[in-house]
Amino acid sequence: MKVAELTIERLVQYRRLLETLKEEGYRVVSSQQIGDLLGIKASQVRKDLSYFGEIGKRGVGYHVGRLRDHIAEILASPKIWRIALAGVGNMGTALLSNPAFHTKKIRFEALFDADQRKIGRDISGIHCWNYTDIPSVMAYRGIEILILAVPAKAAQSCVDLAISSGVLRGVLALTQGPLVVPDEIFVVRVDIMAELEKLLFFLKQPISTGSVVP
Amino acid sequence: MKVAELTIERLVQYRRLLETLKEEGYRVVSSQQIGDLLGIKASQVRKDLSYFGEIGKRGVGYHVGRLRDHIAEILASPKIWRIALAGVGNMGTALLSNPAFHTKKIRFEALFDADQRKIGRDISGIHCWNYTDIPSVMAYRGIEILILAVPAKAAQSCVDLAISSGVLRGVLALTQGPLVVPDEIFVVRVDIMAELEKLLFFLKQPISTGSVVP
DNA sequence: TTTTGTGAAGTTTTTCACAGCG
DNA sequence: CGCTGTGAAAAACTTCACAAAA
Repeated sequence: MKVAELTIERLVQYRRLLETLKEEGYRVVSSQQIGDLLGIKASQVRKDLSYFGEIGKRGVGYHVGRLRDHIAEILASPKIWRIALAGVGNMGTALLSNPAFHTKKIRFEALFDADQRKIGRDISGIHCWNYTDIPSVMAYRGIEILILAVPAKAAQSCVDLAISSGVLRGVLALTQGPLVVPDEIFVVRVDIMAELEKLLFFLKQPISTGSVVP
Repeated sequence: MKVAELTIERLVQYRRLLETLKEEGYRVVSSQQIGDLLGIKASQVRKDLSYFGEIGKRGVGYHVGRLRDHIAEILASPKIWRIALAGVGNMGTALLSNPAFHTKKIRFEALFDADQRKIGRDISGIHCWNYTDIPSVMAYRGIEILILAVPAKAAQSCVDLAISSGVLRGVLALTQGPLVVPDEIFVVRVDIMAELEKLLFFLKQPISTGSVVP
């Protein structure tokens, strides 16, 4: 079975929404309600959920707790992923201090920075290394995932160092600019400035298409 | 002519790449080279660019400076957009201090926070107000765009306040969770945790599809 | 009756493949 | 010849519409 990236992104949203609904005491929810709350068509919600088996009750809807658990299982990790964060500036710190990142699926194993005042210290309980130590530390600790929150100019050299560790499998890049990596490394880019530019572009259009909550 | 959101996002990437190439002294570049550097097919690059007229030279490629200017014009703003930032935590500060946000297209007009230590002070040269002042400050200054970098629980009430100002047109939401807004408000969401979950999902798949640089 | 699950239809986006032009 | 621009084909994704189940 083949699952689209967009479906997975929506699945993450569904799960969070269901957690909220659960806290608020809802027991049952329909695809229509989920769709309205997330700005998605009900048929899209049902299609997404149907890829993973029948979980709703016809004429009733979905049981909030059960659906949440079902989605959690789809998204479940086979292990605790070891993660490194390169760049402990404001962006890096924002991630470290974001409660959503304190999940059992991942563990921050190392921080990397070029700032002498940070190197050698523990930040949020995680040791910060010089970025030149990326290959050895990642290899030694078996860190498969790198989050890149460094200045644009440093991004490529950081990934190159991480690739040379031989254990890197995925990158979450919060940096701007191109990033050249071998095909077997999975890269997900998050480019906030590009999203803002997109917003500006569509706002200047005479006929605003309206809300787009992907 | 109708332009897709994804095309605009790529256009932003092309422009940045061209700026880099220009600095490095390149005069001409082919769609193949652009594609290789950004992880995009050459045909996709040509298709994107063709929506806005013929700009390349057959048999030669694209003139770096000319193409950069051409794309800059497509993305150009009709005015300087007035922007407010709600949430001056690590994430908000990361944006404020990111050089990419110091563009002539936008001007930060106001900051909003709930922290008494920040309210009434200037941060990075911009005045920080209590978030309860969102409607009046936004209306008075004609702020059409709101960047949301507040904790998930505060997001909806911040947008509601911004909507009540009557001048809000677009939102860049860096917050998790659903956001209900009228159809005429354009919302762009950036959900870093969802992107990380997506990365984990695809890494656990037996057959990794490889690099995905959208 | 209500709401799911889903094949089929529709739409959008990407890729192909080649004519056309420097 | 090489590389763009672009219709046509293919692929991906979304929406429709309805049978089936509670």
